[in-house]
Amino acid sequence: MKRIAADLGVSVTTISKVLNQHADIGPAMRARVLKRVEELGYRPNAVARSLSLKRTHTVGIIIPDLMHSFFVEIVSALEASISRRGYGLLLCSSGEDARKERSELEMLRARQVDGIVLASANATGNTALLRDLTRMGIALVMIDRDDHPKVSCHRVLTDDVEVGRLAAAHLVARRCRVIGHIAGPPILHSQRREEGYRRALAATGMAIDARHLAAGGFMEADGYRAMQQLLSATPRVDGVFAVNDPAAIGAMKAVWDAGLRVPDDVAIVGAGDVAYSDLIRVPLTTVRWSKSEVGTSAADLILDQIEGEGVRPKRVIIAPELIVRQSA
Amino acid sequence: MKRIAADLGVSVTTISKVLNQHADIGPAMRARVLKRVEELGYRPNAVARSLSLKRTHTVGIIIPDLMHSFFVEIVSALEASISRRGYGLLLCSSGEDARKERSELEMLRARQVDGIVLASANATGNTALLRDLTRMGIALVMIDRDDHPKVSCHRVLTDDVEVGRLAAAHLVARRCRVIGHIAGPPILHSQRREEGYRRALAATGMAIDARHLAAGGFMEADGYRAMQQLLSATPRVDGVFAVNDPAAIGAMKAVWDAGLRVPDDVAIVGAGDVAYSDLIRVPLTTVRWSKSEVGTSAADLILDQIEGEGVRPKRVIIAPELIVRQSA
DNA sequence: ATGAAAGCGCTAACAA
DNA sequence: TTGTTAGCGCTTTCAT
Repeated sequence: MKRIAADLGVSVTTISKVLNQHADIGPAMRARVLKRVEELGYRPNAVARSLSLKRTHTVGIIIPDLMHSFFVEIVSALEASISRRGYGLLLCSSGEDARKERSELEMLRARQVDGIVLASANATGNTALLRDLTRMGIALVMIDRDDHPKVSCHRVLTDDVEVGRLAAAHLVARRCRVIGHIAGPPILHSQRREEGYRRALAATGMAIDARHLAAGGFMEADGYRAMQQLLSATPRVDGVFAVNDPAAIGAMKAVWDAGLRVPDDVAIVGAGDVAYSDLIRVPLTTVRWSKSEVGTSAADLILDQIEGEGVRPKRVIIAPELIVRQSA
Repeated sequence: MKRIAADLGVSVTTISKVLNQHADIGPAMRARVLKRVEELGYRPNAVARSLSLKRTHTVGIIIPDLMHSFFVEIVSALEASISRRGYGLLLCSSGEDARKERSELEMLRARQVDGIVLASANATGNTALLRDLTRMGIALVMIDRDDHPKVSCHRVLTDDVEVGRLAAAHLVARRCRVIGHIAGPPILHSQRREEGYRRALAATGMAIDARHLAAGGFMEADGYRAMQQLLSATPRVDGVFAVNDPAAIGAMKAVWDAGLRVPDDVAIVGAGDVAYSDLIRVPLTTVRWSKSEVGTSAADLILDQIEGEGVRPKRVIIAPELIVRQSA
């Protein structure tokens, strides 16, 4: 800028003004400046600009794991949205580890990002830090996980009870007689999905036998183990709702390894619709909710807050829907 | 910092020095400062730091598409590496579009990133800009695509000729008699893979019939169409090397739709090893090269250059290997 | 319509 | 060992 100002015999203020489309600049001056800018291929230094403006036009996102296609789709949609609105995206991963999550949060704070999108690891320890961040004026939206109830921020979630209800109701409609459930880890979302499962069965007067409820987890191996357990109970399950797709895939493998067929002997419904669920040997029936909607909603919420529109924390629920393929 | 300095009745320089572990600070002072920093929960402003240091500790990465699992694995490994070394990652996607790629490059330049990792869209138009960036001292490493020969920078690639050779040689070893190829778009990498295919056949004295070479592309739909074409030629192919996995999957679908079996009637080999290739109905035999190695190599190259170690552009070749599953 | 001056929060010579 | 001063590149009052 100094260079341009010198070349043209004007002040840097003037340059700054034309670059920022201030009204109080003569058209002649404006043209001269623009011309020289073009010639020199000059680009304003965003760092200096940020320091002066106290706005970085950057949002950070922290997700547990990039390898999980679920988060990738969200990131992808989010990136598209914020880039269109002129923001940059700083990508971090926590590896489901509370300490790493904390250090990434601090890093984002140090970098003065305007907002943070967080898919929280189950890290109660970071609640205080999150509150600090919001108090400092950093916009925050939590996605996917409904943790940190004490933190007041936007949230983009799905309706987990409905997820479980849709899945189990489908098994009921398919005339399964003994409907089991592979539960997730003891967090809110697993519990809500189980609750939906219970409600669906209750609605038809089916009893729930504890032996048809298996403790599982979110991983394929968890689903495998849980299904082995379910298969050993009598009467044997002929329908199972697994807490998520990886667990459902593990469950399918266990069924096969037991010499049984999916869905003829055991029908299986998952949740989450991972990217490849329609490519596996028996395409998975599952409950999905739009990840790209999660991403764009998060982008809208955070940018609107940054740009000073909505202030009240909003809760956006992305509706789940049943995808019937062949496993149930 | 000012606040702390005032509280302690010292100068900001002192604070800066203890924060940056300068040697010339008394242990007493150092302790006092650290204590107050702790109490206040103070974190240095990285933006100001960057402005002063002319170093942002940030690297940008531009990839064509986040939805493609191939790039995700690279990004994931890269993020892990650079985050461990204290850098942040600014993620951009070009959507295979030269103009978007250009604007992302300019954005990264404006933000003064220390380095850029680029999986280039086939955008000859950006060569000049890339050269400018390197001349400005921004570290550059190109991954996956070997474009912009005029630009002097690090490159992390695989050996595409070898990819094609491994794939075709496997079909030969399997005793396929008529080995076809589904080619990619007319870019270097497709051509090299085709060259490898040619060499493998030539090595065994097999002739190549133009009718067994189909113009395809990188997408599933391309593979489907190309395979339909190949199936109509006589003698019919009994082995096909597809330029990449999506094309190979499309090809498999075409084989099934024609009422034939994989690999009994037509054996198929892909390349790239997308994440789900072992989950599909007939697990795909393919040629893979480590994406995480691509990511970590890129990270090492760029950080070493940023931190002033190697200056000479390096060319890192990630060796491909054959993964035999069930499609061939 | 244009410019001088102060300031954003930090680092780095150079003195003391 | 600590402090003074200048400066990183930009924006923004407030004058002119």
